[in-house]
Amino acid sequence: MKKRNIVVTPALPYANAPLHIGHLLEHTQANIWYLFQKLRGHNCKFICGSDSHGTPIMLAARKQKIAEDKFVENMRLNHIKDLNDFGIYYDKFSSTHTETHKKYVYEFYEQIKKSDAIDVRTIDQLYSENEGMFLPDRYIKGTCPKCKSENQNGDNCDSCGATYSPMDMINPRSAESGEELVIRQSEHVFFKLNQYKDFLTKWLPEHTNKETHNKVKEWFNDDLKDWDISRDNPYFGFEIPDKPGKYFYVWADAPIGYLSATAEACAESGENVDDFWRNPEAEIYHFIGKDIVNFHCLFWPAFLSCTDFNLPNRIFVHGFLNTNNEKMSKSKGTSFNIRSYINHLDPSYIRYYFATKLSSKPNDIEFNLDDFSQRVNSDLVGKLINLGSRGAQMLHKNFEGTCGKIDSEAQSIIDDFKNSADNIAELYEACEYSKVTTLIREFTDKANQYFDSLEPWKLVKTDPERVQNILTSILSIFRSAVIYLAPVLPVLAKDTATLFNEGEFTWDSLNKSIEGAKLQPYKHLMKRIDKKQIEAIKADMAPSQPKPEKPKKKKSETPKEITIDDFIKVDLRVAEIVEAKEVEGADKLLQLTLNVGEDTKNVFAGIKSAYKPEDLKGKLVAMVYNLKPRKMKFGMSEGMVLAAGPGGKDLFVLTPDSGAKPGQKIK
RNA sequence: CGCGGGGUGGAGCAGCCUGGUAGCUCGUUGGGCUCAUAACCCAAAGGUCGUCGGUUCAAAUCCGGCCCCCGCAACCA
Repeated sequence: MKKRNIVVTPALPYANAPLHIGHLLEHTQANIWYLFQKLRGHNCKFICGSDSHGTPIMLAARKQKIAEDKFVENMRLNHIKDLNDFGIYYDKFSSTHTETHKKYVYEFYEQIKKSDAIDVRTIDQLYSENEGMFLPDRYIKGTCPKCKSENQNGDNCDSCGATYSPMDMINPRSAESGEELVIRQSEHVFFKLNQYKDFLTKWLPEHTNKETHNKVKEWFNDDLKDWDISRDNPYFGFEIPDKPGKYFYVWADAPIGYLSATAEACAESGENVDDFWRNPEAEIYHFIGKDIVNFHCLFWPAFLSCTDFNLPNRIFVHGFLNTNNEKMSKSKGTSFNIRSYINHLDPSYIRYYFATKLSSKPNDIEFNLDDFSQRVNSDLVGKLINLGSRGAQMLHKNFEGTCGKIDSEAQSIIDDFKNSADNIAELYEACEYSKVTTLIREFTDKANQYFDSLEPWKLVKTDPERVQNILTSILSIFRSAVIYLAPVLPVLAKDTATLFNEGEFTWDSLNKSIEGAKLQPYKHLMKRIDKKQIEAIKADMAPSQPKPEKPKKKKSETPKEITIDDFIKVDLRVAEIVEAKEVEGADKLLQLTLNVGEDTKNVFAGIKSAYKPEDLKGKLVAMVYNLKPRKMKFGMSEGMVLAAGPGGKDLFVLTPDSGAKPGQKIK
């Protein structure tokens, strides 16, 4: 087999916070792929680093009163430690704040300029005089120019969904300090992305999965916008050589880190980085989440096509982790810190579990702890490890740990398994890990069945030689399964190699026979997950704030009986509609201003289909006064107006009898 | 009519491209075994494959409408 030069990278994690379980999914996925290539004997580099630049990091460092470079270095070491604890080791985990990286960023800039892909023009921007800097959109709040909702984000309105430039906002302020911002002009550097549209349209379908391509096609419907790749001083990043006081935008420099970190790795190992990034035979694979598809499927290949560096061979896109079909979240108590995991459980478990769920598709992945421990306990320990356990222990008890020959009845299973090698290799190559684990489980099932059907624990009294062969056979299957799973479970592979008195497994180890081999004394290779360990993690998962009641909007279940105590939790009040108006862009909603005695509430009610705004004005209605305010596209809704009916035109707002006053409690 | 993904026994998934009696693991129930980590083996119960319609001798699979779920800065409160 020809030795391939391969670079494998996950996205560079941003160095402003510790890693979470979602990062771990991506790094595990990439790590398995890398270990597979190594197992096959290829020259594969596993490359990552900290994405170290940008305003958020600058501000976070200032807040802690330490220098930016110190701040990102601390975070880099923190990330490396977490990853190492999960058995993930990089050939190089660098940073985008290194001299090597700076050199490459400048080299890219030169080549991009030569490609006539740079445009420079002056734009208006919001400036904070107190901070002495232009503020990025995410640090700006203000009143929406469209719907006049206050306290909206700098680039879009949560309330009416309008997108706009922060320049168009009414009363733009600093989100941090509330300071009023002023308009200043500034010169910016743009990358003319659209001139690569034809290239990208052609290139993309062959280099990522269909689902991702479908999503990206959306952007090809129009011309691609120029991309602003510069930021003004002060900025934590690299200054643009011919634009003093201007810096490269963090996303313009981060992907180049894949290259510069490889260069650093090669410098350390005495190899030539060009063998990985300029040799047309070399291969590059990126693993990313579906949230950063635009950077990796548009900007990055466009950048690279300006240079003489290789384009990636494939961009593997994964989904997010869900629990109960919801994005995992700490505030909901469905996520946990990866430190918490490592305190209670073996990393091999989650590597295996992720592998059973991962495919080449960007589907979200369902993760819950009960499924997790069942999967691990039954598939991994109950079937696979059990095979080694029952085989090795009986072999020691009766045959001093010495293997015999392959039993003739087991030969067909063993042959089938061996013949699956190419198939399994292809599945790894295509990132279809779940199919790999399923296939291997089928063989461990067959092996356990084969073993039970012959009852060697009885047979040993009459035909010990046959039993020795039976044990040899299931141990052979066990060993092959472990080799196949070595990319997923490197620690198990190492321990199993030791058990068989062998050096580190390679893919070629599959061809080696264990007939006559002498085994080391058997020690448990992996323990079952104890319920207590799962309970311990669940305890750590308890949400920091009291869990908000999940707004179940399920079918028309018969309501459960409640007590009077439950009922008085609901603060129902009489309210007067002082104003009702249509909401621009909303099909179903009316915006109501409600007088509730001393208080006024803004409520969006889905009653447009049945009521005209002018009919509602002055009406008394019943409302839920203490409903938790909810952020909607058009603004905050601070309550709920009660109505009956199936919907559509048949919708009837409840009104109190005459005499009731706004603000009165309903009980 | 914004985009993408999805809806298959209690849970997690495969099958759909290339139509032909609904499959895997877990869980449940009953039995067996005792080499093995309360592991393993055998058996049973449990699904009109979201829904309505179309094509076909035949539809989970192909086509169309609708409903629902998830995510995407994205319309019950």
